[in-house]
Amino acid sequence: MTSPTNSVSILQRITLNPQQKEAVVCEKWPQLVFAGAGTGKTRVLTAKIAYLIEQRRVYPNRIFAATFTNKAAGEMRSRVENLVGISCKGMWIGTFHSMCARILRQQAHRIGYTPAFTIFDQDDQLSLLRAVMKSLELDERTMQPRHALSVISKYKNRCLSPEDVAGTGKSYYDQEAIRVYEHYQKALVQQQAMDFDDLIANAVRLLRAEPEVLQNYRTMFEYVLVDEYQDTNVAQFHLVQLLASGHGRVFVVGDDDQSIYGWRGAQVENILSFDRHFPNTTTFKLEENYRSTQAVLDFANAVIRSNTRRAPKQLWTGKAGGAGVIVARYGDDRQEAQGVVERVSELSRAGTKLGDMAVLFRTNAQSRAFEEALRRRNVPYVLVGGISFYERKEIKDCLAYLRLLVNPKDDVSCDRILNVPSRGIGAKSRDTLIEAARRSSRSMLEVIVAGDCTGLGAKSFSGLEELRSVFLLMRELVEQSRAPNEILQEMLTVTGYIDRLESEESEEADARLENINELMNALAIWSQENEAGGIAEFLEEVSLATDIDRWDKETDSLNLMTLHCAKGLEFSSVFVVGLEDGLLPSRQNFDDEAKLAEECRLFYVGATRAMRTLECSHVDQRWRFGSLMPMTPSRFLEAVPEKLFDTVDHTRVAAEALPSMLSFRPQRVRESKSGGGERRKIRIEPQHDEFDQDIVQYRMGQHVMHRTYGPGKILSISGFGPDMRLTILFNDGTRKRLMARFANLESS
DNA sequence: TTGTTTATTCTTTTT
DNA sequence: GAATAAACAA
Repeated sequence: MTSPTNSVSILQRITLNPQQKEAVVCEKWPQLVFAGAGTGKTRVLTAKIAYLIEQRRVYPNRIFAATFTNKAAGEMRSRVENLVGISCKGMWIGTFHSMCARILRQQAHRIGYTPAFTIFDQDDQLSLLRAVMKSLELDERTMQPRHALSVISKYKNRCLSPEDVAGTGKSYYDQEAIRVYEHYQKALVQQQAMDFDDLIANAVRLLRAEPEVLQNYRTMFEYVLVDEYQDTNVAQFHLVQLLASGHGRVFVVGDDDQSIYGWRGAQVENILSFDRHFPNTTTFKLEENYRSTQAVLDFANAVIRSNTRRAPKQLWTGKAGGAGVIVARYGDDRQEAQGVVERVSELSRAGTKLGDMAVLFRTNAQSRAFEEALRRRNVPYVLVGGISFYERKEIKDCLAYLRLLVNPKDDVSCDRILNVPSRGIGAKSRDTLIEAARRSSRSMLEVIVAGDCTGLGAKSFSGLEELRSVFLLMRELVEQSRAPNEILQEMLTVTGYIDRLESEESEEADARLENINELMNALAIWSQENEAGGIAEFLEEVSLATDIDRWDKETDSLNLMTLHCAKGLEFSSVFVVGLEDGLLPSRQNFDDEAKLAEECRLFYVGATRAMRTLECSHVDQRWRFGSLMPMTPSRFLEAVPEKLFDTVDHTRVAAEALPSMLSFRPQRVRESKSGGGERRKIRIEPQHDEFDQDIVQYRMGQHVMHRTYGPGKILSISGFGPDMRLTILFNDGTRKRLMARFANLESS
């Protein structure tokens, strides 16, 4: 530890207001801090940890601190280190998920896992669930895999195992869902894999089942701190309780007004009734906002005011005045993007850095219009979130090979790369392999490596042999302790993955190659920085990485992200866009009051990100599902008193100045399947005229022109109306049978 | 068995 | 309009 320091030193090195200071030095546990937006929540948490280490002589490795993202954890660790001047390497600070994964790897054998277990992301979960449903002969149309997954997730978030919920299904559907859960869970264990929810649920299960393990961690973690407590779910609450209720030294920080993860199982009740679960809690309230101007804060307060069921609080700021909040109206989403980019340029010219500005939206899909507008104007930007790097096909393929190297039981990964790049193993051979694995209770890769799968065609057999040799080679390279990036490189060469992409010579393939290169670089850098780190550790980091983790505010580019992603961040200027009913609030949450309230808080979170200027916008019509939909301003805007913002109407100006922007597209009329079928039943005689208003009339022998096949002659016509098929002999001698509706033929 | 074309569905939000 | 599933031609 450091040399003795005098009792006020830590408090001298960090500026705290009286309330913050009280929370930091308080010795009466447990402690709860209600910290409104911008009131210095992170500052208090950091100071608290530093105070514990320096003043209370707590060893860093005795502290368990859960944050919402890895990035927040990393920042907090280095801030604490700066404050106390010693390394805090041993401190447990990270997301619940990453720390649970760490505990579970240490104790894996106790719950039927090896330490090398794989972590499944949503994509993997879905693949596994599909496989499970297939083996149960459940039709995906009767039970949507995604829905089943959300049901399972809800159970896991409440720490309910399949056994716990067995027999509780009210409807047939519920019972089937429980049956799927049971088999899904079995499959996870069989493949030595855990999904995100398992990381928490299994940690709780472990601590409950093994008293001496629990006792170990309880004595180890003398202090338990939790950031963003309003976003914890039941399982996380249980974990905190298990670790901390013995000694009661628990310190949580949060803001019920910023609870925006209810859909993921988070319970605001956790923070609202904290003192019920942790008796004799000392509660603090931070209400002085250091971030925003009075104008921004007044607006934000008005947004949240209508929400019921919140702990009473009133944020105030010393930053009187400030630019008024603007609410802009645009004709459509393209104009909105254009208008916002215009404003961004103005602010940029006036001295605000691009990196200090952000465009915040409800859905990822909204980013497109902005990206296009920004690219047109050559404004540098970063898009945070969306399809992350590690979710790209080519990257997931590479990772699947690596995952299999670490955990050969991972059938989801094996299934993924079985025929990637294609090596002649089709659906049939795949089923044969799966069946062989099932019969001998081995994993797919184990069967492949053993090379004893029978009943395959020659082509598939040699394909499997090829795959087998790839893995034998990779394992040999691991034996020789070759660098992980070299092993990946070797795999990509041997399998011909690189060759395939190179010979494709398309822009897309080039982008893929570039991504793969980037992955190899990341792997190389990573293995250099983490001497002890093997492939397994790299994979863990990758699967628990968040989008925001890779975000760097220092690069001076305009930030585009979802409202969810923006939580915890602040920007000088903020644009909250797409403020329309159906989008914010989302239409899917219209009928549920609690969900609607969460949408409102989402808007509040967005508004409170702004330090100096806040501009909101909504449009009259928006492109959705490929067609232009009329939109009305968000009900949350209507609830804000008009004196708190200035309205700017861009619709008329835009219509005159940008006639080309009003792109008119003919609405495509779609023939519904059932509609077509009914008509056919009614009509006994072929009567083309009713259908053929927009379909060209054809006759046998007619000469026609096809867009890709060129000129040809109609040989025969079958079916009628929307089902009409034409057999055409093209001039190059090929004969094709085409649907008249889609053939797009011209008479010639 | 494979690539291509066609049909359908879909959008919240993410550890 | 894009991603994905199904259907089809080769």
